[in-house]
Amino acid sequence: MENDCRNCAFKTKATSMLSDCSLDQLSANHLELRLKKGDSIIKQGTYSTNVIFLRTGLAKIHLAGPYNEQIVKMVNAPSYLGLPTTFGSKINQYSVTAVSDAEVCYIDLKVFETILDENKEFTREIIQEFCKNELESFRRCANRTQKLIRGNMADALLEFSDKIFKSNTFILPLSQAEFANLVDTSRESVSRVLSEFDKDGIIKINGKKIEILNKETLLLISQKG
Amino acid sequence: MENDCRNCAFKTKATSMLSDCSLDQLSANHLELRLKKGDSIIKQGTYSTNVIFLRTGLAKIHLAGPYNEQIVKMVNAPSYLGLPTTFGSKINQYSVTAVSDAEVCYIDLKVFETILDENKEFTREIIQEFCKNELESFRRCANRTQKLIRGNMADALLEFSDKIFKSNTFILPLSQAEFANLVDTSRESVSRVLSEFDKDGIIKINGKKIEILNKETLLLISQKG
DNA sequence: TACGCAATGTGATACATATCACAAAATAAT
DNA sequence: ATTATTTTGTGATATGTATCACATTGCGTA
Repeated sequence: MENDCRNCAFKTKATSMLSDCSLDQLSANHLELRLKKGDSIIKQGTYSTNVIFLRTGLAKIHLAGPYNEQIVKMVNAPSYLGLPTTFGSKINQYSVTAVSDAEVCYIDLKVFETILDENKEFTREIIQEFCKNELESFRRCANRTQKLIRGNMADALLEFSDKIFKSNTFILPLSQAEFANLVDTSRESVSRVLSEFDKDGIIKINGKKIEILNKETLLLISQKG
Repeated sequence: MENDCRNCAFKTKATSMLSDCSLDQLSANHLELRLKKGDSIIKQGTYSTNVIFLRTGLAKIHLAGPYNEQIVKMVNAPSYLGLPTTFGSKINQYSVTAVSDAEVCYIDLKVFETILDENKEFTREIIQEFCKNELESFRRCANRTQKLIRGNMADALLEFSDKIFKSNTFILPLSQAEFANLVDTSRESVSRVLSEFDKDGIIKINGKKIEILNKETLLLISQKG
């Protein structure tokens, strides 16, 4: 059975809590897709009744601001996407786009709801996830708006290193223009600050490859604004 | 029975969905308090295992940013507070403070979890609430960081008028300094922009009382940055 | 290999707004 | 009532960064 969700169970605590019955239901009712970097997963303004499980890969959540497209969050697998849409207006209020190759499963909302109803542990996991996200968004709000560009850039680099790639060396999955939309600045400033950090020996840039040399200083910059 | 949660049921869809059994359990296991303007409901950094139900009144959610205290959100009753804490680390990651007189109920997390487990409709309501919050935070993120001060001020005024007080005339429940922390600007800029809006006939200021005279213009300012 | 388009580096200028510095007014305390 | 303390109004200056302009490099494609 190729599409057996049991094979997925090890990758996420949440899924591993599902009852056999629910796992079977899930296996029978989902569509799995392989996506390439740049492919759209969710498109703002379109209709949807699917919950999407990001099985592998990295994605950006972004939406139209008054002037620019704003990236509000980077998400890496495993993670559920699109819950606010499916539990809300059914019109996607934001876009999600793969920034690396990715595998996603489309699960019908009805099925997902049934599974929620029948798996308390799973429901609690999902709620906890929401809670974590809310806290994160609060912190992000306080940080982004108060810090100067260098601080926000430092933040973003640390997040990539610690949270997304879990390595001091990684390949920036965003163009500088995209990076600017994540950090709330201009493309040019991203370029400048990146050069500065390199010149100061805090990071080493090699094309799109970034190595973090001095995490302490980066943390300091992040904290001081 | 003074503390009967049934009396509360009409005020919130969520509560009205609870089973009789759960309502009894809730009635027997909660502490109700009357608070005055300025009283702390949740304090960042302290330990807590209570979910808090804001029964009446208006509160601000705020936390320490790198430089200032940042208000991330205004919340009016009826609403649950502190879920991210109780479902997470048990240490409050943000503060909540009453900005008007308020009534709150402290519900033990265990009791709340039991009620969640036993009331699917209620659980779904809570999840939907989380979804709404997430969308709101995304939008806020895109707006706050891209708009100029006038735009954010217009936003905030419209939110007070439409969402919080549901009236064109209201008394600002925040000092200008607090308002600045909500809108991500300086106390002086709040003063200046408020005067501008008044001079331009968009709003009428009378001490702490604000009347919105020209909502269309305000909306325009909000959209144009 | 050569071409064209997209992504990046970097200076000069413009501008929104934070900050500083007080004055005035309003609130609270004695 | 009088003083003290907090809140608000408003000008002048400083500053971080967006914007514009163009050079340069990298990259996919014919």
